[in-house]
Amino acid sequence: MPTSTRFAVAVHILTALAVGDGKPMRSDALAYSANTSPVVIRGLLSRLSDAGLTRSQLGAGGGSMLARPAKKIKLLEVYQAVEDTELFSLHRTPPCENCAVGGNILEAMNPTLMRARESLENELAKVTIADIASEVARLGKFTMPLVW
Amino acid sequence: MPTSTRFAVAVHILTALAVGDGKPMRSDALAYSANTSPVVIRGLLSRLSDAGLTRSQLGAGGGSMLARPAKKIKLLEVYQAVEDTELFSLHRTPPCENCAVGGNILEAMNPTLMRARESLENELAKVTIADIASEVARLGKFTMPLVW
DNA sequence: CAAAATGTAATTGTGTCAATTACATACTAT
DNA sequence: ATAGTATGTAATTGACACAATTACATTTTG
Repeated sequence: MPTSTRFAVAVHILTALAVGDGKPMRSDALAYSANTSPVVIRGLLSRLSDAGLTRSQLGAGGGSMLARPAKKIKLLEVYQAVEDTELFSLHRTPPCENCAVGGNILEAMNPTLMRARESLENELAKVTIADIASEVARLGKFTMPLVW
Repeated sequence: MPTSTRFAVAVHILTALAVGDGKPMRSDALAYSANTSPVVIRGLLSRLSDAGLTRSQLGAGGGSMLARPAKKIKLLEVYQAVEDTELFSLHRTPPCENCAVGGNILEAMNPTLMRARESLENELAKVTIADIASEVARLGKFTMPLVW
């Protein structure tokens, strides 16, 4: 039960904004770095902005910026901002209601699936965009802010 | 992404086998309970059998059975037996290698994604098919073994 | 040997995602 | 003001995974 690629690309976007010097970045620059199209980037930025993580500046010299310090943006927020689907998909068509197993299996599994999901989310809540950005800087042997 | 319903249905299958009296269950009976088709069930049983969780008996009076006591089957094993895709999908096309962020983002995110995945898997490893089966029996107000 | 059941290949329909095209909208800079 | 720039978003297309279905070979029971 995979996530879409949106989460990875959204983290990429936010990290790029975080390592920069705060000047707005255009969607085509982000698209180049993430190797996708500017429209896909703008679609993600739209969700991130709805979630209060970024804001955008129209017009010449415009682009997108973090709406908050990178240290205050948890990966969990990014995940929730861009992922639509439930982590665990259940039966495509509901199981037989009158069956001993079919009628109760969903309720029986639910607590376990909840715990598994929460456990994953707790890990994503421990890490911030600032953490990822400084790791990227370490691996790439550069210091922030990076002027593009 | 269209996420797979295989995990939920596989747990359903194994739970149905667990609450039964040990006699082989046919794929069409399982399909009826899970509200899907016998071919889908047999496809899942094929994976579960490869993983050593079930075995099947051909011919008249045949069907599928647990290959091990339900108490010895962890949900994690079921998950790994039937799910193909990585939990976190990365960029569809790899990010720009020469970019400061693109060249390092995957490696930078990897430890966090690993921890999140392991954390989810740990939760699934804590629960067995026997746990689910007895919860189903409790909710359905019947006692095991259930003769179909 | 006939019937029953699994095992699996091939086809089809559905849905999601991402790439693309196109255009409206809003803002900046001169 | 206005020309240019950038975002925002709708619509279309292609690719792909999943599951439902059809069909049939294989194996085993009775």
